[in-house]
Amino acid sequence: MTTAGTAPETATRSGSAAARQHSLREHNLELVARAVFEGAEPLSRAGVAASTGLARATVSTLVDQLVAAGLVRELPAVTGGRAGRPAVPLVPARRTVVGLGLEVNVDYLGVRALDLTGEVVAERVLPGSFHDSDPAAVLGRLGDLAREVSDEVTAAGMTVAGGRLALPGLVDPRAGLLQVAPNLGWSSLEPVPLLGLDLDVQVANEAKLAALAELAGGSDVAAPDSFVFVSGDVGIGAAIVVDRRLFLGERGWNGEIGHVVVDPAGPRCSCGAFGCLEQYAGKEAMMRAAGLPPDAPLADLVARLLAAEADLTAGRALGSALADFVNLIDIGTIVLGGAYTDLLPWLRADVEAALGERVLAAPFVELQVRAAQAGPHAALTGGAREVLAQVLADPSAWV
Amino acid sequence: MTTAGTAPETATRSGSAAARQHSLREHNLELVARAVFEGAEPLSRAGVAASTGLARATVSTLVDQLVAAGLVRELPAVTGGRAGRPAVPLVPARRTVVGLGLEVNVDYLGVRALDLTGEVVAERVLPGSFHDSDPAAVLGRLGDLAREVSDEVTAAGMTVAGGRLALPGLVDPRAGLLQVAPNLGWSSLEPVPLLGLDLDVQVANEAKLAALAELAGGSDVAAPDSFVFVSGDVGIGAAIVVDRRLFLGERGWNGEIGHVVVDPAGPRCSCGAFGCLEQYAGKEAMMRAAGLPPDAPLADLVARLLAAEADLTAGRALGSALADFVNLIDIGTIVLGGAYTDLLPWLRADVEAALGERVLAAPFVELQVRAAQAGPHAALTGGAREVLAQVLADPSAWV
DNA sequence: CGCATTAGTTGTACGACTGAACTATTACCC
DNA sequence: GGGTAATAGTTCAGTCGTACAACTAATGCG
Repeated sequence: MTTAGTAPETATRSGSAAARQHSLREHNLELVARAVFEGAEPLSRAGVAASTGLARATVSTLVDQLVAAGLVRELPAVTGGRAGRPAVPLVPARRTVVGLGLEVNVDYLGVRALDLTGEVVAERVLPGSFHDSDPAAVLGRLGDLAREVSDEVTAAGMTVAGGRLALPGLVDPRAGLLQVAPNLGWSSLEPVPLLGLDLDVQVANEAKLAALAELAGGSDVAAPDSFVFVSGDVGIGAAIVVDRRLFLGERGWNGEIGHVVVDPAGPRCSCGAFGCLEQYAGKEAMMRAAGLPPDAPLADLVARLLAAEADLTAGRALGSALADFVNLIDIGTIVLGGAYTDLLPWLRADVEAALGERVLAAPFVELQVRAAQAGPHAALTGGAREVLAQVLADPSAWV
Repeated sequence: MTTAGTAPETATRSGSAAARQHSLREHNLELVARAVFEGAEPLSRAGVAASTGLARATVSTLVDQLVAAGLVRELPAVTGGRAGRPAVPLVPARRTVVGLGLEVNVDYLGVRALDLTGEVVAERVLPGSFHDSDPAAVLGRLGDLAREVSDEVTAAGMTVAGGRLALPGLVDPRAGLLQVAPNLGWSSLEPVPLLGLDLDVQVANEAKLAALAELAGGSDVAAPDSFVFVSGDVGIGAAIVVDRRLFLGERGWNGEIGHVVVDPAGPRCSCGAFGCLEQYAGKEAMMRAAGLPPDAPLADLVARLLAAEADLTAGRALGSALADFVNLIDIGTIVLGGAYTDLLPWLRADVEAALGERVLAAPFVELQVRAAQAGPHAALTGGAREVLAQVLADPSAWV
């Protein structure tokens, strides 16, 4: 899922490749790039040297390369209150390189282009209903949208570094294969060629990319470095982020929390098993429990809850499944996305109670449950960010 | 837990430290060491060069350093059927450097010394009953055992690289702290100073180290690179190994599968929650279900099962919990250790059935359930191996 | 206006890997 | 038995990237 686990890593980091002088340069180039991109305040060359531990002379050479490649921009020297030569602040370059996030989901198609500053440079979102749709037609339409976006940014002088296609299903990114996407009714196909794009596009799972979007953080709250992201919709998917990187398991098919046992005596699930979380905390189950049609819009449920015309009991089941999750992987921060973001006020108490009761390490750890910050169509942002992260991880390719 | 996640890594691998020429050397030294240690057949210098991608000249310098440091030994040149100068096979040095595994468990204390070939060089195991014991007294005794072992190997000319202390509980290896070990009745203490050893010893969780012992593989079956190791005893612990490395979560407190929900309407667990796996597949629960006293030896249960005087129903619960595990983390191989190793014949059918029914990716993946291979007191072996792995990861410290 | 201070650049030194040439040792074939 | 091809290992000059120190640039302060 996504290439975080499969991308060709810098030789110095892979642990299994010969390191030559060149790898050194690549490694340090990435180091400098990260310092510039991830620092809270713009750093000067001297600041980068101090924060990375590299010599000032080395940093200068590296920064010059990044500037020449158009990845980093120099701001006017700032003559702060201090004595000494004014520092030249370094910031991510605006509108030079963009990453493309693409997504097919049940109710919309979308393409989003982000530049290195994280700004949305161009976007197309096309609402629709793609339940049991024709892959070739839908992906063709998405390809058209992507071409529009790509042309637009190219015309403005930017370079498209690549794309990520987010899909709601089991995806094998290495082979570029979609195994199955139940809610689209798609299975066993290679989606990328159907886009008809002349661009490096990789497939990935939607929840995983949405989780990556969270790493940007909200306006008020900083993003945690490690968290479990749970995206509740018709299905319930999750992603595990540890130290700002996706943990994907063997194939990237982890986080299937929707099919964790809540009660073996519970109702039968579409997967064939009994008492899966999805039957308690999936969107359709929540709608039915509130006396609404299963495909009613989320706003209707929120309205009924606000008016106290319905109760949300899904929190207990969700809390139980999340407690299992925390017991099994030991990640203390849980970010609720998808429909859960808006429903959090009615879920929080039950979820936190279940976590407190069932998580063995609860007495020693502060468990946090928070709402997703990334906004609508998070997978688009996450996909674009992942492309850009790859640019950052190997700036030498752009130098 | 253990230092796999916390040890100071080579600068070239940490991803966040400046890489200098020296880091290059360290990285390649490790690369060469791994090639020698992990290769199926002894490699020559030229073979190492081919398998690592380094130049022959470079490999020669590096191998010479490893030989000088006593980590690698040259076998007599072998004049195989081929033309050309005969190759000098390189193998791990015997009896030069050892790692120490230490363990306190409910029913024994132990110390084991392994050399780089994986051979047990010295060992002391002291059966006993350490339920609700005095930490200072027990750890003092263990320290005495360790000193005996250490003196023995030192007298034979070997160097002790360090030790790992395995404990059955929540451990914070960074702080060297044991939070709580329910079955020992210990909590909130620093175990290492109580050993009274003049040696670098780090604490770790018992199940995690036992999992590492599996990496050595059995005589017949090769060890998988990624697996979930489940150790069933009074408590049930698990460890996650991905690409031959432990995945520890945020604090190393993952794998608490014993407290995953099997049935919310089930019996109350010692942890306070209801229907935890431990109440179905913990040793005491299995004994009771077979009409035996909860502290009866495992052999009694096996005898009754062999005689068909009892049924083992724990497999269904275990399978349900394991299905959750696989759905959440996507690791396809499950290794059953502890009491489960001997009980596997009576567990397998139920476990596999549950996995097949409940794991969403089951149609696309071959899920494997196998018995642990590491033999008794696996955590001792795993601890010693981890110390040696650290030697391997940074041979420059020994050069 | 000069000094202290900080940022950034230049140049030399050093360490590590590479590639090619060289030596060492064997098998094979005539 | 000797020549040739083949393979292993070593030597040495070349290249590249970083460090360190000295230098220049630009500012604040007294």
